Amino acid sequence: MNQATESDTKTKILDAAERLFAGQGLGVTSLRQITAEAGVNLAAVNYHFRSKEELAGAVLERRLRPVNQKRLEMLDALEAQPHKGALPLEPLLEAFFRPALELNRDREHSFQPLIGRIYGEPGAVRKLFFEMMSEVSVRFSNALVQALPDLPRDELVWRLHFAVGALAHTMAAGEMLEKLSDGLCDLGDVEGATRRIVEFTSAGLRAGEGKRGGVR
Amino acid sequence: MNQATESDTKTKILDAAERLFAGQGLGVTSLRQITAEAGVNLAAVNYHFRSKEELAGAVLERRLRPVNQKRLEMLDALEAQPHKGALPLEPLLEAFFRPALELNRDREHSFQPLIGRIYGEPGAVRKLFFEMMSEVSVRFSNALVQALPDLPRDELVWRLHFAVGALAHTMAAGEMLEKLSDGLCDLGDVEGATRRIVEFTSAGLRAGEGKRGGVR
DNA sequence: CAATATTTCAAACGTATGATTAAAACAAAC
DNA sequence: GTTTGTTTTAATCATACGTTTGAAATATTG
Repeated sequence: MNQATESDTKTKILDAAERLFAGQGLGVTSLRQITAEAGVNLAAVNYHFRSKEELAGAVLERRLRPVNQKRLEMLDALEAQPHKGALPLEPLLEAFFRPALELNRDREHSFQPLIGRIYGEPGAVRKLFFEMMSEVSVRFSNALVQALPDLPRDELVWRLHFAVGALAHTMAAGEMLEKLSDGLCDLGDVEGATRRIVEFTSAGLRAGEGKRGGVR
Repeated sequence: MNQATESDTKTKILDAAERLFAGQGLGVTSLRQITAEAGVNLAAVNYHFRSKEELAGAVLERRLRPVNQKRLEMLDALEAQPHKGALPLEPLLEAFFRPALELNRDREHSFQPLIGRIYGEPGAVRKLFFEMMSEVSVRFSNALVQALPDLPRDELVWRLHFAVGALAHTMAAGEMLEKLSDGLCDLGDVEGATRRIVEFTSAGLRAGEGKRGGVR
């Protein structure tokens, strides 16, 4: 196995595919476009990855894997801290959102739309996505129940869904946000984006807290 | 122009296309699949609609147009009511969310994923989507500024973005919500869904209201 | 340097696609 | 009942796709 050459071609393909998938969608992007953009031969995709679909999976995995790893690390650290009774909500949300929003830095808007598009795409890529999300999903769901012990189960599921939607939309349509706000909103400002989505979703998750018989 | 026959074929195509687009995505759905599902001849699509892309536009328009009309009607009614100073937030949000969530009733989960997929799709369909959303977008943005006069402009844009994300995700991935909650959450319950998303997003939009110099 | 494994390349494969055509079937109007 | 306009049909078009191939090039190893 050659490191320099293979990695070079492989990486060039991954980069080009990521850019094109994100920019115009998985289905309409052809291998010919990808290899042309990457400056490699057409057959290289089927040589290094076995098929177009596995390439798409590799593109996804390269970015999402480290994000989920970071999420779990932050959750571990949070749970290791001594907390009286309920887990603190805001740090929990931050552990979920921040690693994802970090993708918006450095990489000039190449990856984010991709992960937003995955929801829509059918087949093996979608399956891989849910596989990669399963551990994070379970761990954070359980933690959220501990953070909001007085919230009825069905309300919590709904609200978690809304919170995930806020993130998904920021990943998928973040470019639109910057356009519509005339540059007022900057996706690259990870601190600002994280603070704002945590503020928004924590308030949403806590809505009506006073009315219930909660701890308050 | 024949009503019965043309409308019949046209509608059959629209129904089949909607179902397939929503189920598996625009790009991967072929005209042959659509016409087979609709039980009409292949050439019928290019006869009644001019191209596949215009068909996709028609599919979108058929559902989104009435939704936006209803939204504006509800906003008109709301603005007509006497309101001292600021517009009431919850009814404003309800006017935006409810007409969209109404799509989830009756139609057995056929349309919702489609509108979620539109974000991802490139080209003329996406353009048409934004055209159809422009009036709603402007009117509701302005109304929201009136409803939250003390919220800084950039915070408002961010939070509006999150709120739209909550809806978009519910439209796009609502099926997932029902699966993950073991039937605990029912998309067809428009009242419940509307109440919950209004509660969540209004709390999110109002986050930290006490800390600012607002009316409170 | 020779032998071997890995990677690149141009060319071609079969298949499926969106679109078009001209004739047939059908309905409407007179 | 014939004419006129509309809709449906089957067949075909050129094109683009993902994948495969076998030979050339390149790197790795002994």
